[in-house]
Amino acid sequence: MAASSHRAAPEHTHPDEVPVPAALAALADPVRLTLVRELAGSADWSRSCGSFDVPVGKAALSHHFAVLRGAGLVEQRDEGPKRVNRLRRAEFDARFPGLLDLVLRGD
Amino acid sequence: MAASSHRAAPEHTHPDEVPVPAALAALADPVRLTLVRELAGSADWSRSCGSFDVPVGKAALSHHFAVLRGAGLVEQRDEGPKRVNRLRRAEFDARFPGLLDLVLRGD
DNA sequence: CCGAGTGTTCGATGAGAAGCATACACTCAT
DNA sequence: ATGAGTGTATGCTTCTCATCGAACACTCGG
Repeated sequence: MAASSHRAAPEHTHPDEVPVPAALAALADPVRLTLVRELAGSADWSRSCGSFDVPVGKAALSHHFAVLRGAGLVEQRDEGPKRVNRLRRAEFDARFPGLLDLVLRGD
Repeated sequence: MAASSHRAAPEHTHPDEVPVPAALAALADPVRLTLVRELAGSADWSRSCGSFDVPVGKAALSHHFAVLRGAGLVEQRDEGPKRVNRLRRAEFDARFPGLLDLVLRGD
């Protein structure tokens, strides 16, 4: 059998459908900014949601990932009991050229 | 005499001192986005604060300009009874390369 | 000196976002 | 089957931010 998950697949939004203010708002939060940066420094699908060092409870963390998905920044896939992540670098870059580079280059 | 204004000069923040989240947050608001875009299409110092077509009262408008100043996006100067504006294109671009182009290119 | 025009400040209001704690759902190893 | 690990959903509190109305300050032309 193919790997069967009875869990609801997370809803994803393609960067092309993301309005400018939504993308900016998603990246304007310090916690989400940390997530994106940490994700950029890791291999695709190598990080589960709980593996990030951010000072919020897991409920808030789950919410932040939902926002990142909605902004077309992150793709998620269920892998066993964990939900692993990937930064949608190329796609997001095509829609918002330079934006990701800018926030990753940091301060 | 040199033009003397007894009015308090507006406080400006140079783009270099603006943190990434602040810049993004400033541009994430639709009203401010309109202001910046409209300002980009006008000559420097040609637009007074009240000359923008945004659906908010003047109190809110004044607040938005304060935010834009604080984000290093806009420079203001008093000219008679009016306060005229300039988009700090070059300076902001040096600090956040591509960001202004991105929000101006629109959707 | 007065009044029109322009912009800021203050106080209050309402909406939205972020946070937590709890309860729930799913997967996997034992 | 049971329990540990992981993430989501719900309900609630709190805080921030955008907005408005009204009052105030300044400039300039009559």
